Amino acid sequence: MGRLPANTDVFAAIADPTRRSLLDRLREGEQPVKQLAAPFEMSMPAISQHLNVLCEVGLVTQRRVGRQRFYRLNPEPLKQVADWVAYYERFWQDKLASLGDYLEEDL
Amino acid sequence: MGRLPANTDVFAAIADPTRRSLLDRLREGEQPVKQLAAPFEMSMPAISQHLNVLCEVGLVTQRRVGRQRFYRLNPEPLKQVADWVAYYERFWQDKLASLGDYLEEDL
DNA sequence: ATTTCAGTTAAGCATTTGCTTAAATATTTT
DNA sequence: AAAATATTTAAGCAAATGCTTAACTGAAAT
Repeated sequence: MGRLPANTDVFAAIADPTRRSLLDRLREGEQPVKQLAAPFEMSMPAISQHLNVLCEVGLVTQRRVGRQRFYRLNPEPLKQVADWVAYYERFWQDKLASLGDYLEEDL
Repeated sequence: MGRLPANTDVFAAIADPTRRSLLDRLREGEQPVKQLAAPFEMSMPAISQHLNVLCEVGLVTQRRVGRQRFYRLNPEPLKQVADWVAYYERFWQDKLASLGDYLEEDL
């Protein structure tokens, strides 16, 4: 099977904390790279590369305005993650339920 | 920031498709390694290493019975993923809503 | 006691990753 | 036209990843 490259797989793309942070920041709306990169202690090229990965998996889109490049969130590919993790939600809900039962027994 | 190692971060742990498959298989219940590894075209050590990663992030637990090692799913760490992705669900729900509006306009 | 079975640990390797600095590109300002 | 600004591309590197084969550990069967 092997690990799929981060620029073709959503799961790999969100494995990096910097990339997750970038997505989080983009929730506040479309932003140019410089503004987006500001809080990170990392070189611009590093950020640019991360944005490129996000772009390739479709998590962001690009739009050029003058010499700026605005990036915008496109959360749809995250559905894949949401769908996958949803299968597990029932497990910890069950566990929570059993804990509830256990506590009730104790009364 | 840098990428956190896969054996300390849930997001990194589930980035590998083999590891996700292992978790998926474990949804059917506790299983010994050999049975768990059967469908994969990969050496046992490879599987063992993957299981070890899952163990270290707490996604599975181990139990020894004779010379077998039973692995059991512990989905709780996935809550972190579910919580993170939940913030984005509203975005595509909004998008879906706007699509709904758009379709209504069309009528 | 020795062989077999289930699984892990060790060592090594090719590839990928995330980063850096330096150079390129494109646009805007002067 | 030249300088400044915003960003990407290129090249290079150390570290991490996923895999393999070979050697080990421990329990069970012979």
